[in-house]
Amino acid sequence: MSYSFKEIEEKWQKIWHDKKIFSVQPDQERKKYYLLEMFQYPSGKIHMGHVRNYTIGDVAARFKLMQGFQVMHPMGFDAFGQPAENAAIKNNTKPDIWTHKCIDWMKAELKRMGFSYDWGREVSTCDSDYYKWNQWIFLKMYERGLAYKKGSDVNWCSSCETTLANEEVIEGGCWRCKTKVEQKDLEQWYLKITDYKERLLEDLNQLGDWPERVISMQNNWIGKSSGVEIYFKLKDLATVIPVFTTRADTIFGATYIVLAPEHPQVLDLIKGRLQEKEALKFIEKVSKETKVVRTSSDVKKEGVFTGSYAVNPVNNETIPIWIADYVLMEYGTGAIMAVPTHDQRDFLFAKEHELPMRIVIQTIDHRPTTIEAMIEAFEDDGIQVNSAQFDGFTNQEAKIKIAEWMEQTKIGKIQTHWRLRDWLISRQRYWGTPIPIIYCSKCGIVPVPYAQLPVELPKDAPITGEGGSPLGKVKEFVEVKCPKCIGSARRETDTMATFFDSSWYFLRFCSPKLDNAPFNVLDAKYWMPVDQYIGGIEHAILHLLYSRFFTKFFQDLGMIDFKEPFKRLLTQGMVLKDGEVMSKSRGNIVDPDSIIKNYGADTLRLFILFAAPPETELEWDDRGIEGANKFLNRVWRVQENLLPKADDVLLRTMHRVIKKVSVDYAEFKFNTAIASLMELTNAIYQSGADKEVFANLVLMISPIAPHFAEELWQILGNKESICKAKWPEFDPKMLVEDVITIVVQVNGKLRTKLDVPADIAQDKLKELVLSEERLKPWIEGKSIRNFVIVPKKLVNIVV
RNA sequence: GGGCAAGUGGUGGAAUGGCAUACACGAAGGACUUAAAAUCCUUUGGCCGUAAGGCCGUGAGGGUUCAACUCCCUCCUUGCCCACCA
Repeated sequence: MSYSFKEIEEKWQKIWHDKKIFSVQPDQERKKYYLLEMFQYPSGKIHMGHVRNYTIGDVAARFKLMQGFQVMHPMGFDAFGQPAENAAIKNNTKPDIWTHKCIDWMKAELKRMGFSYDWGREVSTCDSDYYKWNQWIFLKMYERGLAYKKGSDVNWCSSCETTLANEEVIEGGCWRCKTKVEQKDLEQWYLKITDYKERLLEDLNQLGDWPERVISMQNNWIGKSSGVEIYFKLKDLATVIPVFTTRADTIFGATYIVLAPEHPQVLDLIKGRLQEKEALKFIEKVSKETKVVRTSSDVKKEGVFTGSYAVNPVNNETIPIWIADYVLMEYGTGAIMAVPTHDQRDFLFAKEHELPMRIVIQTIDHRPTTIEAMIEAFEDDGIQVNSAQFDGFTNQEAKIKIAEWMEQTKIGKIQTHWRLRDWLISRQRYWGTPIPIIYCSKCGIVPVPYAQLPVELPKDAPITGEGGSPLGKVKEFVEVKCPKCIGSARRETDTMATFFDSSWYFLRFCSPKLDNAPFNVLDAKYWMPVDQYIGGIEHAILHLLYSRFFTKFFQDLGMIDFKEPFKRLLTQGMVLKDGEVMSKSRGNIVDPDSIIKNYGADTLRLFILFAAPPETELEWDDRGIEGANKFLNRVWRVQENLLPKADDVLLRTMHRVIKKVSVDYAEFKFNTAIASLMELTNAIYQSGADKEVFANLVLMISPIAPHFAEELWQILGNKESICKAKWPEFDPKMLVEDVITIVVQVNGKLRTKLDVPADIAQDKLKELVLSEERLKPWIEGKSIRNFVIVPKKLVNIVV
């Protein structure tokens, strides 16, 4: 007989909802625990990835609740974004209506999973109560010069008809649709995240409980590199070309310099030279290439001579100036010193164009190398040669000495360069937060006054998918009076990137209904930072970097007093089917709803936690689902045969399991926690359980299979919800064994095991071991060289 | 090209210096049943052996150690991130 999951799950979901079991308010007397899973985009259906993410979080939240914490576990919807526009066109409806319908569907699905959310805190970013505060934050940033508008080359996705942030360009394509990203010259709004680069880098040190690879990915993205900016004088002009290098140790080997084709000084350098025509043609050609083509490393490096010469400041050598496509204007100074002997790109370029080379670093053993013998650049560490007073130093020493020397002699300047760029937030789309800016022909850029917020998104803009900001077509929206001069003016028609919305929602959850500020300072003081954040690795840079930036901004506004928003981060692995990511296009989706229907939410929750540890990829297995269901039924049957008193062996097992499960839950090792619960259940099947043992088993299962446990809890005669029952404690006395098993090894190989009293003296143990009959063949007639005793565990005889 | 992570039975996985393969799936056998399902019990890394037992075994090779899946070095494979970044 199996338990009737359908009835039980519906029953308890209703009771939890009616009694507002998971509703929570700050309580200064109790310790808080803020558990947050990344909120979701309301696509209409939850998939297994959501189920996994939210189940992991739910078990942790329920566990903490039973341990007496004041647990905040909220959920909301990241509801703005382009898919709603596309869906609206396809289904002939409006993004607003579509999105709200999707939210309702998804909420119903989440409720069927039995998640312990405080639905009283729900927020949707597409509601004006929420996006009003996006606009407020934007204006605060504008006031501080952190939001600014500039014209420049931007990433453009022709399929999505909008601009993209650097973080949204993945392998040269749009993160959403993979369309190759083009470059376009546009006036756009940016956030000055680069003002925070040092802090964003520095404070990564505080994130000890984040996965190391997320830290290193952010590190990489911020991309700090230290080096020297070196000033190369032109041979016959009074100007100077600055170049940036991280390899100051190779300066004596710099035999030419190379500028990016779009470098502002290039036109002056080629003017009137023989090479002018050819150079102009080359610049023209490169300008037409997309960034993707130009930066793919397998393309041959092309370039032309400018006809001009510079002087290497360390040895006064005259060296030619080239332009080449492999030098990029947006990094460093847009110009490099080329050291073909010690940089592979320069090496290839020099070979191609027959440019001079000089070796300035040799291998540690001073093995001579000739330029003729070189088939590739020597990029490893070594000893300086041909470097004047720096000869003989290791190149690492020389790097520092040369940099200092150049700074003293004003040849160069020690500098740091960063990869991180400002964040482009303008999107030429409808379904997003309107940027609260007005353009007046007299007054210029005028921010919308705070009192006029929110700038409401019109509900009925014409969405055709044909490009151009749809808001531009809504006359009533665009045409406004200038707040300064009351003259006629025009609204900004771009909306904000949706990553703006999700960069601070965790703060909004602290005071979701507040109408005079984005969040209440005292509420945030109580709840923040998030104790445990859970989400997918795909946000390792984008969302997590932006959220860290916003948090630091709020800190600067004096609204919060901590540096980092998420204390601990867990990135859950993906759910696979047949070794591939579940996706619509692959047609290998397993629908959570059908599993709930056939086996119940508790079974689904149990399976998804048991099949793999949270961080690793999880291979979907239909038979595993049945196994999980079987286990619940096995536990269910225990209640039918409870004994008046359990035996001592079982009690010991129970205490051991309580200890193990408590530790495992705290460390998110749900798969081994479940294994222990199975062991306890198997032990119960061997000897029979009494009410106390069974109650503890039910309590420990409850975070994973809450409806199931709640029902059994009630059958056991409890009146209160198991959700708020006290987590069982183990008795350390019950873990102490009188007799222990000692492993006996000879030369590190297991030979036998001995049961001995736990408090046996070492010499007594030795005596016992040596008299053991079964060891005779291994030790007889051999001299014992060593006798290692690991207390209470093992002895190893070395012969 | 650089960085990081991983590699364990037929399968998912456990063990982070001390009994390799916990727990589960699958498979085989048994009990119950007219039969099946469900349930319960037993066996289940490979090789040799009737057995007792032995030998081998955590991607490959080397090292440290009384003892290595675990630590160190070299290599292979897979996955992820970054990348003409100067």
